[in-house]
Amino acid sequence: MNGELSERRRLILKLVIQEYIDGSVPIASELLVRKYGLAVSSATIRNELAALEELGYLTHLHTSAGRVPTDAGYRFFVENLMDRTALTLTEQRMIRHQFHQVRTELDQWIQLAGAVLARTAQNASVVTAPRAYQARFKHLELISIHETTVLLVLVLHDGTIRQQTIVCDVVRPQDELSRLAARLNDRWADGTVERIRDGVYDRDVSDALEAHVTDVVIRSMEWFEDQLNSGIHSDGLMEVLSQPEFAKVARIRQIVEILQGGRGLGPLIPRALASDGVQVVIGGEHGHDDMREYSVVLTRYGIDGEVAGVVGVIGPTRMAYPRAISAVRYIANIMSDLLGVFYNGENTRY
Amino acid sequence: MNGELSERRRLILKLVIQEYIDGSVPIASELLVRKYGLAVSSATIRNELAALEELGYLTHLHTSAGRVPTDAGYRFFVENLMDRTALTLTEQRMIRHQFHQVRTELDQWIQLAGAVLARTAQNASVVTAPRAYQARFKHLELISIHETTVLLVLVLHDGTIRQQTIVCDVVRPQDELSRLAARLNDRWADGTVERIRDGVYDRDVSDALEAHVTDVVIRSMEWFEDQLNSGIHSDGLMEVLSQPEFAKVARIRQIVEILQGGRGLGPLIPRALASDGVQVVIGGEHGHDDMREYSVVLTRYGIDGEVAGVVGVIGPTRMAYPRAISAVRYIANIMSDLLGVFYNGENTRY
DNA sequence: ATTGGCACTCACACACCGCGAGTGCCAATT
DNA sequence: AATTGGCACTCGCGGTGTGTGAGTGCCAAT
Repeated sequence: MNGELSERRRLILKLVIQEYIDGSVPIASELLVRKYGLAVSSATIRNELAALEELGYLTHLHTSAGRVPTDAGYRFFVENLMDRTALTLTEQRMIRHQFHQVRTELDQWIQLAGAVLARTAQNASVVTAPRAYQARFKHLELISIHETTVLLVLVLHDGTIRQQTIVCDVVRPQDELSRLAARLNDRWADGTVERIRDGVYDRDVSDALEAHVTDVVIRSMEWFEDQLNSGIHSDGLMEVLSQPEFAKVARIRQIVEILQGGRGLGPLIPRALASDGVQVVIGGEHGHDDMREYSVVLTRYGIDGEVAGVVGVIGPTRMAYPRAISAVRYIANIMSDLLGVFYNGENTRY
Repeated sequence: MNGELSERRRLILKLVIQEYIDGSVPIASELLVRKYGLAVSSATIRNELAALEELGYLTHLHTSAGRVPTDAGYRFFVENLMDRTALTLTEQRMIRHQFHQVRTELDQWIQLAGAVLARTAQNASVVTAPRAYQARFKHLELISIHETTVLLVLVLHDGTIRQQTIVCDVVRPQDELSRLAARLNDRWADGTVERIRDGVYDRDVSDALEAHVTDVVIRSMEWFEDQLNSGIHSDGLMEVLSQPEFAKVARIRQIVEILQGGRGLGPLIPRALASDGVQVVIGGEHGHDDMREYSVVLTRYGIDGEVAGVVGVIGPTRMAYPRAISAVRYIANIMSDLLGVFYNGENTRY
């Protein structure tokens, strides 16, 4: 909670946590002395460990077991002790390369981001698609599929695409559909759902199809705005299951439930969208009870005031925080840059 | 393998398999007599069980354990013994209702089919999107996003949509883009990728953007045809994990790997696409070694000669085959009917 | 403040039973 | 020839016991 620990205690706490993170085995005083050649004896370390335990940063399961970090310990580590490492240049290059290859295909970014994050952080990843804060109409197309069946393709200005089929009462030739589409495109250009719904643009809704299309477009756009925090993609189930905490079935079922159902994860997304920088939620700090044994590293990406999404990593509280944080930050930057091209025509750094 | 079993043996085999399917506990001779009030003693049953074991339909793990079906046993059951039940009318109604609600949203069918199948069959489900055997061009749209950035939306005649961003060398006003799109739509109407690639339609590729768009469209369509048997969606991991076989972690990792990676599942898709009726693959019958302990119930859906996809259920070999088969068949019919509307304007039965 | 020494505590692995469910087989019965 | 009761035998499973070793906590000495 405070930074008032002696230098030695800080060092010991840091070492315990680092060791525990990579070995997942309770840490003994003896091991610290041997492995790091500390200039004091294990008895001294034991005293310090007892003090750190008293302060709430460590625990042990039973008297004769090594020390294990508490949530507060991880928190202190993340805030004050952690070495802020970056990904290696080789890793960065490989990641950039992969994104470069799919740079023109909007919907593959999300999938790639998830895959890369999971592999890099050795945990599960969570990604939401970039979404505008507000739906704005960009374009629609009406395509005659078969006699009275029409395919409506709606493009919103953040690149989201929705397709719907419409069945007309009478057969409409394609050129009539195209004329209608052109008229509506013109009329609704950059319109918000409110303006379209409130009939700001309406002059002649004489035509039945036009009324129907208007209706479908409004419903689609409303649905879009409702769904802001849903549509959580996750990946890397296999990676996270390779962590030793998932040696018992009960634990596996927990994480599967969290990842598939999005339960417990849901409330974190809006928080991440609303904040700057990388958010780290450790254990049950803010969340659900189901999340007590998991940590989440999340950050927003996107273009300020225009469009945003979230990328993150989820895993057991014993997580390689430095690496997860770097990975999340790096991927978020790449996604933001790619979006920049799409949105503002900015040149990308890659 | 043959139908030459005596009536009594058939009955006993059927009872053993049914009991084992719903209890997942090895079946004892005594239990059969008691539970079904058979007119013979358990010793007689034991003789019959020994005979069925000799024939390869049953095994037991060790001397003093009850009987368990072999793959051949399940096969015989599916072919000859199974009661062909349908879903209850209530279930059918509920399922139809759910599909009715998303009937206009092509891409939600797949998700819904997966969810419904998983819940109904209490196992994992596998669904591929409906795909044309051959990509045929339907429509494209060029939408100016920002200065030199253009969004290309490509619609194929099976309703597949692909979006790509294109960066032009010079700024193109929207109406120029629309004119180009109209020209290309006209030129390529219903064209196959071969015809487009081989330049059957080309007269003036003078324009750089036009050349670029042509290129992107061709690559998209080729990619589409390559990907015929990929894009396997799966759902119901939680359902399948609730089956008792997944009491050990190793087993869970297996099924996760199969579902996420699609390994072992891949080869079954083309087979299902090529055959009529519901395919049942039991254990390692045809597949991968990884699949030895799993069964797959698959069937094709779609419109003959036009468009097709696959829906199915995957779970441990101890699967409620009658129910899985009915569910798969029912969902496939619904999907086919929905596609019928889209494709041929047929009126749906629902 | 630090340290060596030492008693004390647990989790874990391993072996050992005893029980009970279930089979396999045989001789007797119909 | 088919069926059956009887019985020995097998084996998995849950419970108990125990030894071992890693690690702590504390104290008296430095």
